[in-house]
Amino acid sequence: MSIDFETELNDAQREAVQTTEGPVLVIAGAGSGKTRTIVYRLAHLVESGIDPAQILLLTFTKKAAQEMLARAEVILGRPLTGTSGGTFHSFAYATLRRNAADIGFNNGFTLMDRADSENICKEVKDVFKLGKGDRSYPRKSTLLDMITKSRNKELPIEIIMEREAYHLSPYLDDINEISNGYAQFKREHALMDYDDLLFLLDQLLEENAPLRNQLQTRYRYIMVDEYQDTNLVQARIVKHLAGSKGNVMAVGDDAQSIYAFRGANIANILDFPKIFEGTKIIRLEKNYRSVQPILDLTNEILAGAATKFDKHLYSDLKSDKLPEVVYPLSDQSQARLVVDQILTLQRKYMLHEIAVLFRAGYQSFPLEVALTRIGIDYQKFGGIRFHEAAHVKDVLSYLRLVLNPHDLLAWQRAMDHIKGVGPKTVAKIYKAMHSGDSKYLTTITKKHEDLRALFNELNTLRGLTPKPSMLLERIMSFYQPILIEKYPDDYPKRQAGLEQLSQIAVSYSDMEQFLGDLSLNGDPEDEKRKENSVVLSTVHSAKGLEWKAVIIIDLVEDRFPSRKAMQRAEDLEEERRLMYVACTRAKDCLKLFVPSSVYNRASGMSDPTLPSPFILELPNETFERLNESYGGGMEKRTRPETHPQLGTTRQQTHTESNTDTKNKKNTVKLGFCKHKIFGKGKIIAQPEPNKFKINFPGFGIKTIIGDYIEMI
DNA sequence: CTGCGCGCGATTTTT
DNA sequence: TCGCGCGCAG
Repeated sequence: MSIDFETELNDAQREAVQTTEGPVLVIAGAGSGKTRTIVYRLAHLVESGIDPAQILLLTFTKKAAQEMLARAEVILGRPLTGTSGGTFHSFAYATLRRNAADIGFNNGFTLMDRADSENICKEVKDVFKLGKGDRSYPRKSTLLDMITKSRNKELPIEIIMEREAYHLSPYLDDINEISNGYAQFKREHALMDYDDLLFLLDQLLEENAPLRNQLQTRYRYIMVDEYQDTNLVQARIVKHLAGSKGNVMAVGDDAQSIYAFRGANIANILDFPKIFEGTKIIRLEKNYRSVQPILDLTNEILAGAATKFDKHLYSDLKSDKLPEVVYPLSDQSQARLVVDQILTLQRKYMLHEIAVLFRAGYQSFPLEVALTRIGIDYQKFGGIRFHEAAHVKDVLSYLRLVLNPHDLLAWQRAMDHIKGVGPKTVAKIYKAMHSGDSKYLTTITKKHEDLRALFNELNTLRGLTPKPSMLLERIMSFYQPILIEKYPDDYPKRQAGLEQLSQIAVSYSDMEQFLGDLSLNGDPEDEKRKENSVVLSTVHSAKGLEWKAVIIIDLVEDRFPSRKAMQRAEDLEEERRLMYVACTRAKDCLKLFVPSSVYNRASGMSDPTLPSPFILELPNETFERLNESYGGGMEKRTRPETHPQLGTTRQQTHTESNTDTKNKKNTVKLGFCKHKIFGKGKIIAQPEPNKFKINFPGFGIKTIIGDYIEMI
């Protein structure tokens, strides 16, 4: 049975699928069948006789990789044995683990999560005696933010600070010092953070030519999804893996770049044809996801961008229903109205075909309460993660100690429940263990009975077969009394969580893999998409997914766009792309909620809001407006009124970020140019010495750095 | 040194 | 409202 590529794919998709040799860049608009293209390409490769083990698929989430592999297997009608698929981080983790000794980790290493990293920052700060008594000293999370941002963007901390945290400049020297101390601490304790995975893999591939060659031979076909969200080190890794004339396909959409805060570099996708000579560029422009009225609205969102990421998606899917903009009186009544909407939509769609999206995790709290009260099940993406829960970390700390006795953080956690033992004593014990000072250890274990019990338990664990499920079972009974003592209010719930952990452990035979997956994959509950529950998700976590009906809440100034993202013009641009990503998730039905007031934690009162600029910009004919009447119902405005405060508010709030209008004055230069990805275009402005605004037919107006264009 | 209580400040997004 | 960090008492 052969696959019918003729009828299943459009011309551009088919070209992407069948161009297997040499570098390929696929520019794929939202909903243009990007996943479909990757899936069919996988199938095509295997069908034409390629060994599935020679294929590497790098995606942004583990979920995306699994979904693509599974779909390819369905099309093929047989399993894809040996194909590597996953995130950059998980691929890096697996590769580094196999070659740990080559990068100076002779006894393996432990992967830390965010909380671990923050605690080390604090530890280093204390050891260096920095910021004692300074009330306004940066918090540990801020310290780590600066450090990790500097690494991801590969710029000195000073530059990062100049650009986005000018108020911290008095602490620059301190933060640099802490940054160095942090790096040293990790080395000394065989620890890695998320950034290390990428940088050490890059280093390993750079230095170890035999390994690099081996991997280049093994992965003859590489596909990278969401290429616009890769950062510099990820791009280098791809280059190393592909080699100079490798068969590598990058897929992405510049309009959906929403990870700049993590160092995502739009230049990667623009540079791709430069780095890989002879790159074939394929554009997917037809949208298969959303009905035309939704696309009309999302096109308007992009049209307002200063950089005009104007894709003008079109669709054959018709609908006579416009997207709705709903104005509830408050965020409380917003929650109630959203629940009403869900109940109505439920007549037409399954619950899991409906999603509520928001900018930040906490924004769904009122809705979660309302859903629970009425008995609608929901599944939340992008909140507190399962493995970050304190009791799970407690239990995992024992496992970590079995694996890596140098893991100071795990020691601190494991000894936390012992009365009379604090950080200082832990440090002493740790030091004694590693210098072989058994005398101190004997004294201290005599003093604390619980400590002796802990040491005995760990010794026993080390003697057992290192199978996650077996060790966990023992740990759970040891931990049981500690759990009850530590969390008297809700230990049954936590106990249930731990049992879930045991369940997951059963499918693992390898300890390091188990611990690594837990840190890299987030909530294992997320893996299974529950059948009968509404999806609540941050926009970031919703990326790449789609639903029949999408509701976006809290579309007000300071929430979406986030208040934190209003410092610089580029920040607002990223918020706009985020809004674009959110709206393009919807297939049939899109509802935008703009509460007139929101609860303010600081004052404990409701504050009036201003609608999000992204809502104010929308032309009236692209949506239908509904107000909450004071009786609590919904009121249709037959003649759409102009938005409140349109114009004045916008001018006040965004004058500085609106570089667009300012630059119109100096529109002087005209001419034509050529761009590797967008083709021929007309130059319409030069906002900065090395930046041009160019109108590309079919792509709209874009701002491009001079290096990427060729004058004609 | 540890454990507790008080007061202040903060609140994005993820691997 | 909550969590963090500091200061104080045992």
